[in-house]
Order: sequence, then C-alpha cells, then structure tokens
Amino acid sequence: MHLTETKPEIKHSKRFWHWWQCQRCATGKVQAREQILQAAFDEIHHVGFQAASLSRILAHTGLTKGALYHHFGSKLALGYAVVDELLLEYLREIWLRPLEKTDDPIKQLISSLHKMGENIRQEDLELGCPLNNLAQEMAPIDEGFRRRLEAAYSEWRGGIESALLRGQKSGFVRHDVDAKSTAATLVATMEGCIGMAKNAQSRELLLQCGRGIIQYLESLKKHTRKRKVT
Amino acid sequence: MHLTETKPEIKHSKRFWHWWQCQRCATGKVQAREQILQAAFDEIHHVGFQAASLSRILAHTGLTKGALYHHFGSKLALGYAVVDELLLEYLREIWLRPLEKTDDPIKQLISSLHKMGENIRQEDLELGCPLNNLAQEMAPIDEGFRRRLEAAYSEWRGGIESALLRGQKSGFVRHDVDAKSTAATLVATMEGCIGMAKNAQSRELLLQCGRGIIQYLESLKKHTRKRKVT
DNA sequence: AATTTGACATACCAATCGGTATGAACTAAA
DNA sequence: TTTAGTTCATACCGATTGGTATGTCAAATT
Repeated sequence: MHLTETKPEIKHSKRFWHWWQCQRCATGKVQAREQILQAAFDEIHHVGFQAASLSRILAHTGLTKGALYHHFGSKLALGYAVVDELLLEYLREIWLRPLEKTDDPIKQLISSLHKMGENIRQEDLELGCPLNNLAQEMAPIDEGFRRRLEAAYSEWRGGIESALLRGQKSGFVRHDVDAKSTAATLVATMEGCIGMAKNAQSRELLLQCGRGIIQYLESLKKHTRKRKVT
Repeated sequence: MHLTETKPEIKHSKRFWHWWQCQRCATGKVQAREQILQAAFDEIHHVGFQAASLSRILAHTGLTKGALYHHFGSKLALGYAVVDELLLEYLREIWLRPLEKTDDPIKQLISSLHKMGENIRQEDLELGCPLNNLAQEMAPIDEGFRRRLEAAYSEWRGGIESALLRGQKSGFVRHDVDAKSTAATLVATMEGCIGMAKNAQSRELLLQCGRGIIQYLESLKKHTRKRKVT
C-alpha cells in the first residue's frame, strides 16, 4: 500500500511532444491513477459508495472509463483502493502519528481536538468523517469493506491504547484506567459526536461534544506531581 | 411496529379471483400502506435509502407500483413517511417514554442499556441504529431528511435533558452537571458505540462500550443520602 | 340503477448504472 | 525498424432504476 511512494518526479521525458501540446500527456498522465483515486474519495465522501457514480468520478478528472478500468478491476476494487491508499493514510497522519511521539497522550489528544474544532471547514462538518460514513454504509453490505474499515478502527483504537499505556508508565495517566476499553470508548465517542454535529450541521454542537470529550479526558489525568514535564 | 403480525398467511392468493373472494380487500386492504412502510423500513435498514429498491420493497409485500404510487408521491416521500411514522415512534417508545415516568433518569438509562445489551439480536447488531444510519447517509444529501432526523435527535436529547433536570430536583443527579451538554454527549456516545460495534460485528465491543457509558452515567449520580427511594 | 371515487395491477418509459470490447497513441525492448 | 506492452479513449451493452399512463374492479355516492 505504500508502494506509491516510489512515484518518480519526471518519469519520462515523453511529455514534451506530440507536436504542440497534448494537455493530457503534458500534465496528468503519470497521475491518472491518483487523480481517479482522489476523485473517487471525494465522490464517496459526498454521496456514499453505493450511490457513487463512476461517470461523475471520471467527469471530475477528465479521464474516461478506459483509464479507470485499466487501473482498477471494478468499482469495488476502486473503493477498496480508496480505503487502503487514502483513508488509512489520513487516519494515520492526523490521529496516529502525533500520538506516537508523545508520552502525554491526553494532552496530545486534547490538542488534536482543539485543532480540529478550530480548523474544520463547513463542508467537512457537513460531510462528516469519511471513515465513519463508509463504515456505517458498507459494513453490513460488503465484507471486504468491513474488514478493511475494521482494520482501520482497530489500528486507531490500538494507537490510543498503547499511547495510554505509555502515558501510565510516564505518570501522566491514572493507573486505574483500562487502556483498551477507554480507547474504544474514546474513538466511539468522537465518531458519535462528529456524526451528530454533521446531522445538526452545527459547529456549536460539535464544540459542545468536544468539550464533553475533553472533560472525560481530563478525568483520566493523574494529578500527582511525580513528574512535571513542560 | 409489531402490527405486521396481522399480515395474511396466503400472500399471493389475491389473484385467484376477483369475484368470489378478493383476498386483498378482505384482509389486507387497509394495511397495504403499512405493509409498504414496513418493507421500506427494512429495505432502508439493510442497504440505505439511496440504494433501496422500490422493486425489492414491493416484492416483499406482494404489491405493485400502482399501490406504492397511490399511497406515496415518490420514493423520497416514502422515505420521509418511514421516518415520520415508524422511526420516530420507535425512538419515542424505546428511549423517550421510559424516561418520562421516572425521577431517576440515570437508573432508567442504565436499565435501558442493559436491556438492549441483553436482547439485541445479531442481525440488529450488524445493521446498526436505523436513525443513525439514515442520518449519516442522507444528512448531507437531502435537506428534508436532515431536518426530520435532526428533529428526532433534538427530541431525544431534549428528553434526556429534561429527565436529568428532574433528576437533579429529585436529588438523584449531581447539580453541577450541565443537563444539555450531558444529554448531547450521551446520545452521541451511544450512537458512536453502536456504530463501532456494528462495524466490528462484535457484541463484546458493544458491551465494552456500554460499560463505558454506564461508568460515565454513574459519575453523574449524586451520592448524598438526601433521598433514598427504592 | 347509474355514476363517481378509491385502490390497486399492468405495461411501459427514458435515464443511468457498472462493465466490456476494440482500437489508437505512445513507449520500451529487440 | 519492428515488436510487444502500456495507457488510455470510444462506443456500446444488458440490467436496473424511479416514474407514469392506462385499465380494472369494488365500494360508495347519487
């Protein structure tokens, strides 16, 4: 899944000819697959996977079905690729990577929540969490989707769990909290809050729920002065 | 919701003759609309609204499009009716009605959670909460759906909020809890837990999250002996 | 008895869906 | 230069979709 890192900057010098300016070859050829992936992600984020239209996806890229079915075997395969190559990466970059670098997961999570509450755009508020959207729609319908999304959720919970355990060792987290169930409750609550705010189209409700989560997180803090780090 | 018990055993006998025994008119006529409603609810619960097929819905009822478009103006109108006449009733009966009768909302909520955890069928676990499903799918797409579903959520939150306020007056709930934001967080967390358990297809995860919610509810209790009621 | 209205069934429609077959343009290898 | 393999575009397919127009029969109304 990480093999796409190897995409070359200038793959071939082929882009300069065709006697004057082949728009397609000049700009997008090497990115055709990524274009489709991103457009598919957007389309799915807007209308869900089942209602996602391949024609609309392609219309947004300027490509045609020939390109799509050259890179992806089917609509389902395209959907899987969106999860594997985009959704999972977003999750890791936004939620998991920051947690790996800290011994104070509570502080880090609160920081992430604040950052999200401040930076979230109206459109994203209305569209909700793409991971949760896809999970709620496709989990009962397609086992392939369900397994991939469950793997993502599992990784998410696992990341929080191990961060909480590290936090306990470092003295930032109370020792009587069960890391595993706390991680599960945290993820579930965050997704639930985003979903509720999405339906209400209310940033205020999102912030309200966010404060509830932060309050919950604060209750997990260890208050001894055993270690005081900046 | 349980009215479907009265559906006739001999589903297709209606075509046996018009002039001596019209099965349809004899038994099911008044229920045709409710049959379609219930079948639509099931179909939507299984595949979502957009992917819901009118043909499949009708196939499950034995009726035809003539009946459907006689009672409902469009697929959208059918979807709205499902929300207004079925979903909202479920919500009120299962979650809101019990709360109205008690002065100890925490006890009541914990009881409801236990009941749900014990009685939930595997199929319902996999399909998730129909209200949440519909909200996550349709809120960004159709304003009519969104408003109706938001009205439902608002009623849900409001019911919990006023129950919490009554609980405070009666001395069962701590006075420093903010009823409104607590109600919002509770609903969001419950939906989030159901959604997460649905994706994981794990009753264990559902129970785990449920314990997390109960733990949160316990923290809202007032522990004075001011009033001790059975 | 005659007529209207309600409650459906039947047959059909254009539009859209995901998917495929074929071929053109181009590159890399021989 | 020839050949083989990529990378797409074009044109088309059957299936399914929501929706409609018309017809039929029973009950209600006049």
